[in-house]
Amino acid sequence: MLLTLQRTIKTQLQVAVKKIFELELELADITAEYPPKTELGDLAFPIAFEIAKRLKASTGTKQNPRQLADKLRNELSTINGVSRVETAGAGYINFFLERGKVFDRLFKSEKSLKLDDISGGKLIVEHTSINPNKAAHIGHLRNAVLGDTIVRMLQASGETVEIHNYIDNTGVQVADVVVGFKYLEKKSLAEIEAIKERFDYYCWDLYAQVGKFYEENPENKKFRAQTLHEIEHNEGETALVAEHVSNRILKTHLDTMWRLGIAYDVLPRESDVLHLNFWQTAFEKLKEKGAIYFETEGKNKGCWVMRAEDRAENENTAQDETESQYEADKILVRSNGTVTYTGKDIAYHLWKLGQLGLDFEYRPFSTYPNGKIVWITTAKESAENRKDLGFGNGVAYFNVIDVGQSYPQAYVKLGVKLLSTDNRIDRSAHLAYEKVVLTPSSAKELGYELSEEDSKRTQVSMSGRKGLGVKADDLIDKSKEKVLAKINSNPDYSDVSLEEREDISQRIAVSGLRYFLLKYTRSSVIAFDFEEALAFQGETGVYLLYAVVRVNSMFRNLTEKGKSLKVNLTESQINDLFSLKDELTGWDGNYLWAIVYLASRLQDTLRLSINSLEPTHLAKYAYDLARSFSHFYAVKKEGKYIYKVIDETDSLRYQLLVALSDYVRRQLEQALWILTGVEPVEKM
RNA sequence: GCUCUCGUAGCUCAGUUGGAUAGAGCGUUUGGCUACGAACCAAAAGGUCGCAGGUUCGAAUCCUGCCGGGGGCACCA
Repeated sequence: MLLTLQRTIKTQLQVAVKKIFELELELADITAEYPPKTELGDLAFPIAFEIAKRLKASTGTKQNPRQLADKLRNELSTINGVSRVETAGAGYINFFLERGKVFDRLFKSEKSLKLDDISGGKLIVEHTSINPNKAAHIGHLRNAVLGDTIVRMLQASGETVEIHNYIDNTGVQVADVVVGFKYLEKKSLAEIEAIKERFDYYCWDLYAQVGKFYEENPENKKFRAQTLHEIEHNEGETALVAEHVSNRILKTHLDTMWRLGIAYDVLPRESDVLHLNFWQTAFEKLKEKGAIYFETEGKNKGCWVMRAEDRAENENTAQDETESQYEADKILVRSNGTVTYTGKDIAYHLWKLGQLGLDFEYRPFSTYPNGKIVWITTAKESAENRKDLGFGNGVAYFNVIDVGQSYPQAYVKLGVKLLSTDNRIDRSAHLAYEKVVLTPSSAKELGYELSEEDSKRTQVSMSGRKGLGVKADDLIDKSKEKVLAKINSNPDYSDVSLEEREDISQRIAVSGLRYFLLKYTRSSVIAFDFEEALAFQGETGVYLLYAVVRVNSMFRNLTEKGKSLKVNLTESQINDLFSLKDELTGWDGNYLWAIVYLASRLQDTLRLSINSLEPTHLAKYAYDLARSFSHFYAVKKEGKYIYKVIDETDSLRYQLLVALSDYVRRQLEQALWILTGVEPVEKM
């Protein structure tokens, strides 16, 4: 609603600028800001500065922005929802909203954050995509939490989203664990199947041992080559072991992620991409289009490549500001005729966008506790396979992959763009994020001996090969334990069942952990610290949850005491209450309006977060709103709470406080759900 | 060597397409529960926004150079 109002104002300004100054401004050129203080207004437009600049450019004479702002203001006619317009500072045009009208509409509007400029087609978000050969660690958690939050943001905005988790079940990493079972432990498939311990943890250790095995003697890598070959050609027990390992580990990954409220629609497997010859089809299309070149000389002689200059060109025409970052051409087909990962990924992405003309078959992989089925691609022929599920066929994709893969990802996008006719694909993006690393001290805390080189560094990369890292489930367990300990020591919980305590601590832990991974921008390296990750105080997801729980508890109290929750105020009554300043009780309408107005910006913040693909904006905003409400809750004058709803005797004021609290609660709950996937607990 | 990215309070980080007095959390100091929930609130101290130039009415933000951390530049994924 406020976004609509913003657009109305912008349009008016646009018309006025054209009339007075004969300048054509795009709506996108008119920026709206929130003034630093409510006394300055609700929306600010620094448009006069922009006009002054343009006038100077065209006429050569300098103009005073403040005077330009005054002229513009006088040209504006009345706008529904705006009470007055002022010029301020060096040349801002500030709009004051009609508080009664605006709040009345906000309060009565539906609980929805739908944006009006959505894609109008399915968006495909790929995230997690962990090698299925060992337990997930916190780096993987960052990926999944980012991906899942992007999914929730897009869904909240009204988009249709399909969630993929790509499974590289034929790669080196799976092969290495198979090498471990076969050559180090000399276990048969039956013996592996009989392993009772946590399989992902078991493989975590085994994988590290294989790493040592190769390090001790590089010749041992021949076992890897042999194993890879057998997996690729689906030969004997080796292939069956690989299948068992990847499926079993995959299941543990799904379980881990489900603990954080993260689920997937479909699991496309690399083996099936290969089996169905996706690449051959993509290869022909790329050749037809002239997108790839066969090199007859130079260092890439005998390879099919994509050219770096094609990428540079393409990005320029797409107005992509990031300049071509890589000089080298990208090889898709090696001189021995085999295809690289980038090649396979282009084929997979053409399928994602329905541009390949081939399709997978599916079988159910597992069912989530809520009944949702997750499907996996399959190459085994069976009458029970499903072909009618309609996966893929998106209009754009988002891939959550660490920043290290920017180079191949850029070529994946180039490849699909060259073959695509739908320009909505431009929206597609590689959501690059930085790693989660360990500080040397936290690595030591985990019991790892660091090499001399590593201990000199400021950060230590986690490494599956070295077995160095914090396992995702360990972190979740630790966090939950900490919460549970706090609950158990609190006498308020004496009548709460053990089950319920488990559930409460689970939700608190999840909100804390997810928020921790979201409060950093994607481009910031997270130096992992247990204390910080498990913190319950200050800017945390727990605080956010607490704010919601507390306001819910307030409403429960009101109901129990038989107070009415009905709000029946006229616009002018609301207006009066938001401008009232009562010295006696301390009631300050401006202050209350500032909270409501902050709460109303959820949708705008969601849009910002989606456009920049940065959930952190939403996270910070949600925290701000929670903080602002906590403050409201506790404002005192001479030792007495000013806005204690339950004690408010004036009927009009009481109703406004109820409406305000309810509105803030609604916004907070939506933000909490998007960021953490958690529904508020009854008590905490 | 080429290139990307980061450098903001003691620590960890936000800061939207350049906008009004650079913001949070933690930590430190001080104060507040016979409670609409203290996993909270209030107050204080703490900044040459890495350094040096430049563009602009206006720069943490854009440009140039330099310094420092971390990536990338595979016929690996």
